[in-house]
Amino acid sequence: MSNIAYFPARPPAEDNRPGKRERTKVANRQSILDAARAVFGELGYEAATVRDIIRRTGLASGTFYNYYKSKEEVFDALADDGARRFRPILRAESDKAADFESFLRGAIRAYFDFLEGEHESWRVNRPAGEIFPHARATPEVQAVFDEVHVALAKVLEHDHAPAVDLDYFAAACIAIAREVGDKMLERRPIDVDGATDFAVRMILGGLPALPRP
Amino acid sequence: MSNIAYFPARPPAEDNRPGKRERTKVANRQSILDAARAVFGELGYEAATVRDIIRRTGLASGTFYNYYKSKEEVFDALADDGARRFRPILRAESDKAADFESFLRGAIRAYFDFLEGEHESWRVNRPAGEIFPHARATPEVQAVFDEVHVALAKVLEHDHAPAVDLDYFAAACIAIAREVGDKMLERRPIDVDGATDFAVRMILGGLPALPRP
DNA sequence: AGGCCCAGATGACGCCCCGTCATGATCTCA
DNA sequence: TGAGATCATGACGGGGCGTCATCTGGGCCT
Repeated sequence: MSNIAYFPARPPAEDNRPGKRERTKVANRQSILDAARAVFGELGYEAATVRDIIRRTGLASGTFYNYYKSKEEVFDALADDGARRFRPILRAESDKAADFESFLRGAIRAYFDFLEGEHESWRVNRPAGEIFPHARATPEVQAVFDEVHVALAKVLEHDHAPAVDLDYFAAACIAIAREVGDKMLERRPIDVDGATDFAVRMILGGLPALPRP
Repeated sequence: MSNIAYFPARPPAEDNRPGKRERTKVANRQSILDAARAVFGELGYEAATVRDIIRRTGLASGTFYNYYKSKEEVFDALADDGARRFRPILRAESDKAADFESFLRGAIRAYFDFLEGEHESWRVNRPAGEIFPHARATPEVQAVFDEVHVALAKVLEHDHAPAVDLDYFAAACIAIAREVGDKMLERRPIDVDGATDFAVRMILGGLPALPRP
C-alpha cells in the first residue's frame, strides 16, 4: 500500500524538520559549545582541557573530535559566535551615524553594552591573575575589525577629516576600547556611560578633552 | 704547620667567587632561561612544552623543577627580566622630563626602542596567526605599570593639568603604546620615530592632532 | 689527606590528556 | 524490511606532566 492515494506528493505541512540525524548533530555541537563556555568560565582558558569539556557533555571522547579539532577551535567558535552577534549591531551604528563623533559614541557604547552582557556568561569564577585571552583573529572577529576599519575610513572621509594613518588609528581606537572596557567591568557599579564618555573623548581630543571626575 | 705565619688572616685577594655549587646553580638557571627563550621563539608560547625546554638544556627533567614550577613560571621569569631591564630606563625618562609631553615622548620612545631590541630574540619563527601572550602581571611587570601610573600622576600634577580618571587614562596610554608598538614591528622598515610621534599625538590631542602621512 | 654530610642532579615512574580508529548502533532510503 | 551510510563509542598507543627514591660530588671538618 502506498501513501500516494491519501496524501499529496509532499508530506503534509511540509515537514521541514530535519531528520533525527541532523537534529542530534546540532544538539551535540550546541552542548559542546555550552559545556566549553562553562568550563572556560570556571577553570579559565589555560587550565581547561578538552577532557573537561567532554566530561561535561557526557559524550564519548571521540565524538568531540567529530565536531572540533581542539580546545582552540572551540574557543574560536565561541568567539566567532560573539562576533557574529556583534557585527550587525556595529553595522547599524555605522549606518545611522551622521558624523564621526556620533558613530564613535554609538559603536563604543554598543561594544561596552555587549561586553557587559557577555560578562555574565564568561568570567564566572576564573582564578585570580589569570589572563583571559582576547578573542583571536578568527574570520568573524577579523571581519569585525575590518568593519571598524572601513567604518572609520568612511566616516572620516565623509567628515572631510584630514587623512591619517588608518592602521595605527584603528589599532589605537580598538586598543582603547578594549582596555577601558576591561577596566570598566572591574568597577562596581559598572558605569557604561562613564566609560563610553571617557573612551570617546580620549579618541577625539586626547588628554585635554578628558572628562574631569 | 699553619698558614698564619705566611698569610694575613683573610685569604689573599679576598676570593669572593662563590663555590662551584653556587656557580652551577646560576648556570643552570640561566641555561633554562636561554633554552626557554629559544623554544618560545621557535614554537610559540602555546605549543612549547616544558619537555622541549628541558631537552634543549640537556639537564634531567627533575632538575628543571628545582628551578621553576611550570612553563608559565619560566615565561614570567623572562618577562620579569625584561621589566627589570626596562624599569631604570623608564625611571630615567621620568626624572629628566621637564613637562608632560617630553616625559611621554621619552617614555614611549624608550619603550619602542626596547621593543625593537627584544623583537630579535623572541619572534624568531613563530607560527602564523598565533597569539603571543602579552607580558602577564608578574611583580616586575606590575611594577612597571605602577611606575607609569605614578609618573603620569606626578607629571600631570606638576603641569597643573586637570584631574582625570588616572586608572582609565593610564590603561588607555599603555594600550595605545602596546598596540601601536605591535603594529610598528610588523612594518618594514621599522619606523620608531613615526610610531612614537603617532602615539604621543594620539594621547595628547586625539584624532585632530594626529600627523598626516 | 681522608671522611662525612647534605644540596641538588638524575631519570624511571604513575598519572592523565591527547587524538585516532575499529567497532557497533541507529537512522535513512529504496 | 534490508542494505548502506552516518556517526557515537571507548579502548588504545603516544607523550607530556610532576614526583621521588637514589646517587653524586662539593663543602667542610678533623
